[in-house]
Amino acid sequence: MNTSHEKAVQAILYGHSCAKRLKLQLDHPMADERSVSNYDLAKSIVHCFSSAISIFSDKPKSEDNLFSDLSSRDSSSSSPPLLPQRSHSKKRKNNDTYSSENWSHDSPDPNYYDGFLWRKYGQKTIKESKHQRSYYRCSYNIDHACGARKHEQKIKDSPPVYRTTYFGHHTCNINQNQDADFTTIGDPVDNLENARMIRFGQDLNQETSCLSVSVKHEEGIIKEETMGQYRGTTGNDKDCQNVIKENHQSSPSGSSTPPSSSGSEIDMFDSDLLVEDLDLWDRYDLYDFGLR
DNA sequence: AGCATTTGACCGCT
DNA sequence: AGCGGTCAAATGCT
Repeated sequence: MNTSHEKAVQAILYGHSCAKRLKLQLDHPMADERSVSNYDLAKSIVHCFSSAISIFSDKPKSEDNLFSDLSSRDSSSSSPPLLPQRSHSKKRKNNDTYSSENWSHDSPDPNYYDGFLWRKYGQKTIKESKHQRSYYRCSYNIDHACGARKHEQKIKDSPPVYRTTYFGHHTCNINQNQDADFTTIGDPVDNLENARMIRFGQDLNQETSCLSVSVKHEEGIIKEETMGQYRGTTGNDKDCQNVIKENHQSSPSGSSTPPSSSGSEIDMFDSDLLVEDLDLWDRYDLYDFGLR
């Protein structure tokens, strides 16, 4: 049985492998024109570490079911209120957003930018937790009647890990990272079918969404960093996007699979883990670090 | 002044 | 009854 620890180690090792290859490509930019782009590699690296963080920060309970504590709150009980409702109800919403459309993301950064604007509306001390939980709703909650919410709570001190649990869909259709040339983050639940991901195990569909969310969010960060590299030369974001897009098209990495091996460096890259430890990777339903 | 955050109170659920 | 989610007035920040 592959333990979570082993999975995390595998993810880190693969990230290391990608980092090595990125270094090679940076040292020898034109060594192999068919190589995967630096952007793809950076994404893969982020993906791997995000996966490892998610695994390490999961308690045994969450390994069983990341969402059990929330899904227990679904709509089965809906007895009418015994007391008169106030004009402005403080009633806890008891809708299906608590049952299946929530997911968690762990990050070492409490200010982790996930592509959306949030407004804090509450903070609570949670029993048996020394850290307070913060409550956020989408900033467009009123303007666009967006029902997306999230909780954020520190779950580990050293290294600090913050677990953000998301509820509901973004109906605001406003995404701070949105542009024509990159994958939009959008609503991760809605876009699951489009996301490429590593899936650990066969019964962790919810964790799958968690991981893909992490990656898709981090894509935004990488994209922004990439844009920053080009801004200095192009002057504006639109030109940046065009330049980046051209660079992407010149790379054959449009495929979604790990780079095929041909040259020696790529052979080394591929064999680092994907070949030598294929039996381990076989236990993942799929691995796929490519771009869409 | 306008907006965001904090915080105590309220309320539903278990 | 206790816990956790939400509300909204108070407060802080720009």
